[in-house]
Amino acid sequence: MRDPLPDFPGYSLRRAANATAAELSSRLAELELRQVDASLLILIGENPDVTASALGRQLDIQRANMVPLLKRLEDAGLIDRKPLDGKSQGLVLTSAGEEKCKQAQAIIEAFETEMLQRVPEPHREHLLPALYALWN
Amino acid sequence: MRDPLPDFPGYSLRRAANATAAELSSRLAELELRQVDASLLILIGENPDVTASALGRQLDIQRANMVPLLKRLEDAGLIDRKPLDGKSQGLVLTSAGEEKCKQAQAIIEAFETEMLQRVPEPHREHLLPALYALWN
DNA sequence: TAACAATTGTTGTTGCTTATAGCAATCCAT
DNA sequence: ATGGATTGCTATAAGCAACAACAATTGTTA
Repeated sequence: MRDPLPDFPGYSLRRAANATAAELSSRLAELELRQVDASLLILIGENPDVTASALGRQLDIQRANMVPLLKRLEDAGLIDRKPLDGKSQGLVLTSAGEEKCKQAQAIIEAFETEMLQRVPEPHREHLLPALYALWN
Repeated sequence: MRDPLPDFPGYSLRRAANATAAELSSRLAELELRQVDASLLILIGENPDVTASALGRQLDIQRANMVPLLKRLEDAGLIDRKPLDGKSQGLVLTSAGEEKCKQAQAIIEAFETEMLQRVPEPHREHLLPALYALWN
């Protein structure tokens, strides 16, 4: 079939993102985590006592949508909340959460390495800076 | 906030795809088209009498999910169906569909050009081949 | 040619994700 | 001290894709 779409960088960007996201998701599923979950665990691990709204701003997730996400993680015993003041609550990893986070990071790093291997050598080092420029 | 995520190519890939998709979507909205719609119009334009299942295979969209997509385009008077044999039907652009398709292509090409401009010169030419390798 | 397998278009359902609006409580700055 | 902003939350709606199932038709091969 004649298909001019792959010649559009934007189209290839979407397809590449879909393909890699599907692969990573299936690997994270073994930890019963989704990509968002892993992102949240990593950010909370790096920033103890971060608030839900700050996380949302960082990940471009609206406040309202953070609620069910964090509830899942809390119900799974991966994070804890402790009140910082009357209205804000700090988020921290539980010990189970730290363990999961480590495992997730291992999976993600292995995945990223494999992914980069798929990119032909001369283009490889240009991928990250090129992508970064597109959303910053 | 400490945020190691942007250093992961996979994460930057997802963020870049989201950011660019949002931008392109808002531009296509002026034609009352979504990205899928535009993709379908372009493919049908290039391949008259293509079937719904062939389109789905090309775009990695399941047969079942093609139904509402094509129905929208048909209801909008952009495509026509004609039976090829007892069960298959060929899809073609109506004249209105061809007009829309041209407009969409203009918007997309302008968008792609602007998008590439955002990528610093030394990385630019590597973007498409790098992305292509990730989903093929 | 008769039986079996694969394909096509479709329906209906489900779950996931995001958008949106609104609300009460609290914090902060003038 | 008051008004505006922020935080966490509820509830709702919409869009999108996955999945299973089905009837009709086509093709393959024994």
